[in-house]
Amino acid sequence: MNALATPPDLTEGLDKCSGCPIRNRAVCSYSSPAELVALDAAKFYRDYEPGQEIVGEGQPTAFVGSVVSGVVALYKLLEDGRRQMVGLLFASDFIGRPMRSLAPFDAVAITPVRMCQFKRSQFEVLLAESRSLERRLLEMTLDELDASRAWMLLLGRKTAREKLASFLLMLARRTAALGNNPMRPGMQVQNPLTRETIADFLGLTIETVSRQFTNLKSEGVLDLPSRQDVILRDPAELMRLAGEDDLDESDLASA
Amino acid sequence: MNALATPPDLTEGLDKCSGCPIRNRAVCSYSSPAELVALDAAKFYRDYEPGQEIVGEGQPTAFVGSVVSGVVALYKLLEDGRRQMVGLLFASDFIGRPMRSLAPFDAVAITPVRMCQFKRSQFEVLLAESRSLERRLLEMTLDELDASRAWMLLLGRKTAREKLASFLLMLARRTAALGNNPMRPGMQVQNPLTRETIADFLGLTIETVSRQFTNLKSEGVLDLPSRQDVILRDPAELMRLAGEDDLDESDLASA
DNA sequence: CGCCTGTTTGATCTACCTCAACTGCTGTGG
DNA sequence: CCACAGCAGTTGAGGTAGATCAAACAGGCG
Repeated sequence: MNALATPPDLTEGLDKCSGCPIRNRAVCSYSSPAELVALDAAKFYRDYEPGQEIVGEGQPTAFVGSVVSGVVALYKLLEDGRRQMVGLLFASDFIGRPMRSLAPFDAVAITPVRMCQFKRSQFEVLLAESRSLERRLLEMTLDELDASRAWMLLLGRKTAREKLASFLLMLARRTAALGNNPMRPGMQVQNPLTRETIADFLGLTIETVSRQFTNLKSEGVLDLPSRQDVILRDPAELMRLAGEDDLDESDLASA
Repeated sequence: MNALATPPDLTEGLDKCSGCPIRNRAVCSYSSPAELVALDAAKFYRDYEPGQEIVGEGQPTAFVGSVVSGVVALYKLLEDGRRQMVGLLFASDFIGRPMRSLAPFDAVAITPVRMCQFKRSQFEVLLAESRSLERRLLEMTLDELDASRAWMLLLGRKTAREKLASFLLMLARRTAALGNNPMRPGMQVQNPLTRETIADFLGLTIETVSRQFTNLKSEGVLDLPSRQDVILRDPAELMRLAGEDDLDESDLASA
């Protein structure tokens, strides 16, 4: 809103990597204390509002970085406006392509987001100097590739019902994992996405997403106490509905 | 067919890396001659028939490796048999997940395939020892991730017509790139996939694929001289139809 | 209170699927 | 050399999941 020189939302050098909440999951999690000094010096934090564009498709990417908090969506567009989400990033996930100057997608904050960023050129130097940084980035990229392939199965072959079940299951797994709990009947899950965002994620329309929500609710699988909250009445049924792709009985509280 | 001890189709140590057809594009392309000696010693070739399974989803993966020649499809399945292709690999592409013991998909040869393989455990050692190997693998993985995101847009949001156009365009780009030619009207493209394989790739049925082929043909965009060959009467129109995702005017012979 | 935005619900439409029959290769055996 | 399986592909007829268009509804917020 203010037309003065540089962007005002930079907060630099105040926080140290050592106390960082994503220290042991992010791209830097394999880095030694010595390596961390260099990262610490090069990093800068930046905050984004919900809806704010972080990078734009086809634009030169000046920086790369990790999501410290909040949720980021990656979108690809067709000229006529059709939109597909191609990635959903949470705390500790990495955004940006070293060795590639143009972004292949839009990245948009869908909640308030804090990022830990590096100038791309500088990060590439760090990457060349640090074995552990590169190793961790490789691992994370391989994981993302697996996830995006699982999502291709969903987009290409699942029904609307199965799609929504898979989505809710993914959210539930995340929250269960964060609290180190198994999923259990009655558990509450925070859903940070709007119907529109979910629709873009699943390759559906908002109306279809809404109808599937009400179906699952009327069948007693879910409760919807508020717009952002979902209660899983019957996680096992949800897993059955999702169609098993990434089914993993072990994360269900079975005892 | 033969119940004797070990698989008979191993051909070992006969060829040297130096003369390898994928030497400068594969995962080893950044490796120095010195590093190549170790790779050379560890590698073994293996051939697959069309239709033969290379790895099975959920099975332990004993090996990783590069496609030397032929085409490999990666599939994911739902229990009821619905099937989605999640990757299509050509010469120099890499199969396998270092640091992961279970395969997240089926890999199937769809033409005669020769692979250059490594025991997974041994490859992980090589990867830990070789900076250039790891760097190249990271690059290739990032490229695959980009490709799979582009494919998510196709699966989630494109029409059958746009899907087929995108598929043909991808084939055309590949053959144009191999010959170092731009795409031009009248160019012939080899299509190694059956209608069924194409359908699994695009998230469609064989009937819909077939109908879209005949539509494009009757509109003068394509000729279909045989089952395996496609002639592009109007590549520019094909690009328009594909919807621009990976549109790159530069690869069209415009002059 | 009344607006604005996100969501739900309803009615219809359509792209693609499903089921089914037919065509045309390609190979094999009489 | 022809007959005729056998299979991939095409074509047709009809059904349906999800899209589209439209209206009502709910909750925040000035």
